[in-house]
Amino acid sequence: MNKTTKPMPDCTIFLLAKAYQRAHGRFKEVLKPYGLTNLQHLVLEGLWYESGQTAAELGKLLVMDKATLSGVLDRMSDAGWIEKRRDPEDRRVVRLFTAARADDQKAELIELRRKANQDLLAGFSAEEQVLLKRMLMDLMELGAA
Amino acid sequence: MNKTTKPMPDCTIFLLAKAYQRAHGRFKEVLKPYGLTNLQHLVLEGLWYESGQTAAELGKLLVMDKATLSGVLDRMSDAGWIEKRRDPEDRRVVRLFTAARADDQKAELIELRRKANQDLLAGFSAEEQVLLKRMLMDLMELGAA
DNA sequence: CGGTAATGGTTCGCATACGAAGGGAATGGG
DNA sequence: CCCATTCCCTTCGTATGCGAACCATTACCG
Repeated sequence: MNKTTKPMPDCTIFLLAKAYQRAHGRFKEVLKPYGLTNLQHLVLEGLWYESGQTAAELGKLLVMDKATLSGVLDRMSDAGWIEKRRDPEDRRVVRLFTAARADDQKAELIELRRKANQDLLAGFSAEEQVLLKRMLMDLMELGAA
Repeated sequence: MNKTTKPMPDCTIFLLAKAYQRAHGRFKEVLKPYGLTNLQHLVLEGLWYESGQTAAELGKLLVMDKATLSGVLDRMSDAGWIEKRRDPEDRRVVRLFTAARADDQKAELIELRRKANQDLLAGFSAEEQVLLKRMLMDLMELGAA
């Protein structure tokens, strides 16, 4: 197991992409038996955090383009995870609610993410974990508002 | 500067995704005038690192699925960035070479990534930069080999 | 009040991503 | 020497991800 092909060592963008891909891929496997994708799971957590959000609000919370969210919400609605209801006050707005299928497994699903994060960070000291989170938050807010 | 909508604070997977998305998005803008995508730029750097690689070798170097690479390489070949040549020794193999269009801008393109990484990490101390890279490498190698 | 701007969603197009299946070519065992 | 296996790549299907164009609705402004 020599390192004959050192993978683009000094490119942080590359490292970020691959670290993300690995974490994402691992959680994806965890979620597969539940029939949820990572993003769909994130949507549920967002709605448990605050129910009845509009698609725009949820998109802001999850830092996600509304165009991307639109398709995700459709699939989740079709699969019975969430409900989309037009707001009678403002008929442009769609308000989002978790459905029974999701609420029934709420505790289990939330535990999944907690566990996945714990596993991900298991190799780091508490100080490193805090620092990593801070640095990632700094990176993700670069140039944001 | 209120934090009315704290975005899923304790999920490192989420932070990783968003940090990656932002870094990726910024570099994407930088590359747009050149008509290259991030992955395409990465392919060029991989081939400058070692010319004549097979698609499988390049995929390993870039930690990328060959299925994804296949389409990317097609588009880059069509656009004149690279050349695909069947290996006469083993006709299953496609060997990849940069084309003139890429080599003519090699120095400039490499400088782009150097600059993007520097900008990305500008807010961190040297120690933090080293630590961040180490942690990202640890994360990306979790469960690998 | 009417025209215009702004807002919320959807749709489309393109580019990743990756699992899975498939086709063509080389290799090894019998 | 042939077949099974293996290897490399492509194709297909699904799911992001986001810019841009669009519709519907609401807000604003004179």
